[in-house]
Amino acid sequence: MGLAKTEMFTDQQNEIALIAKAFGHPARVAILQHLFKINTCVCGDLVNEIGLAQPTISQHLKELKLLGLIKGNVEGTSVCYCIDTDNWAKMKNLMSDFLNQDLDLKEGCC
Amino acid sequence: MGLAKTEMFTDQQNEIALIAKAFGHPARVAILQHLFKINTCVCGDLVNEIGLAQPTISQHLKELKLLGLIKGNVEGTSVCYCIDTDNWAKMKNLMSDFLNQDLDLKEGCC
DNA sequence: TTTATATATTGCAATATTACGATTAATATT
DNA sequence: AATATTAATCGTAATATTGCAATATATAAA
Repeated sequence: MGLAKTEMFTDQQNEIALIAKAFGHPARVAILQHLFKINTCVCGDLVNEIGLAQPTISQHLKELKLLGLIKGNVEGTSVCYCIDTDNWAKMKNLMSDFLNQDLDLKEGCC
Repeated sequence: MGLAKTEMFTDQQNEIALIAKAFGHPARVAILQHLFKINTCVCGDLVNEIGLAQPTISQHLKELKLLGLIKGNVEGTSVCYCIDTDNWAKMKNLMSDFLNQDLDLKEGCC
């Protein structure tokens, strides 16, 4: 049915899945990497930087913004985007707990 | 069109997206957490543990196996799954590089 | 006020994902 | 061999995602 049965999972599991889904498209990975790389607000270049149409980029930005991973400041006719470092740090805690589960494993079995 | 234009992104970006997509569903998050928790091979319980039908779990397991995150050993009529710790560690390196980009940031701008 | 520029929204087509019933395959048990 | 058990596969319906053309919105500049 294409619909995740979120009610049968914990909040933590659903939240991890939501974040991961945001990272689940190379365009959004590329957008985030570019925002980190230039280390200042990006006003506009993203459409040139990534090779997708303007509405497509706008949609990806919207998703990332909705999750709180990026911020957008209106600056004249353009909008300047940058990483929301506070929320990024919080997100990292959540993901790190999940990714570092292997550290608790004493012995493998197979 | 529902199709990611992978050719316009780097291998690294595409690989991060692929892994993230695997974590982008709470059932797969739950499956992995369970495998870590019990710390041995799971033979069968997964369908009872998670509340989804057997073919659905089987499909999720297939995806995780395809990515190399889990291994499955045939054991009689049942199949025993566990985390592939080597590949998990490799995957963590990839994801850590991505997640820890904020450590390189000197100053925020907004 | 008109025009230019930049971004967001809408609508839609193509493709992907999720879920599960029905079935199949493979091995164990009797 | 016949039957039971377990997991994989197939087929299909429902929903989600991706991408973009067309359009709308909002501000700046002339």
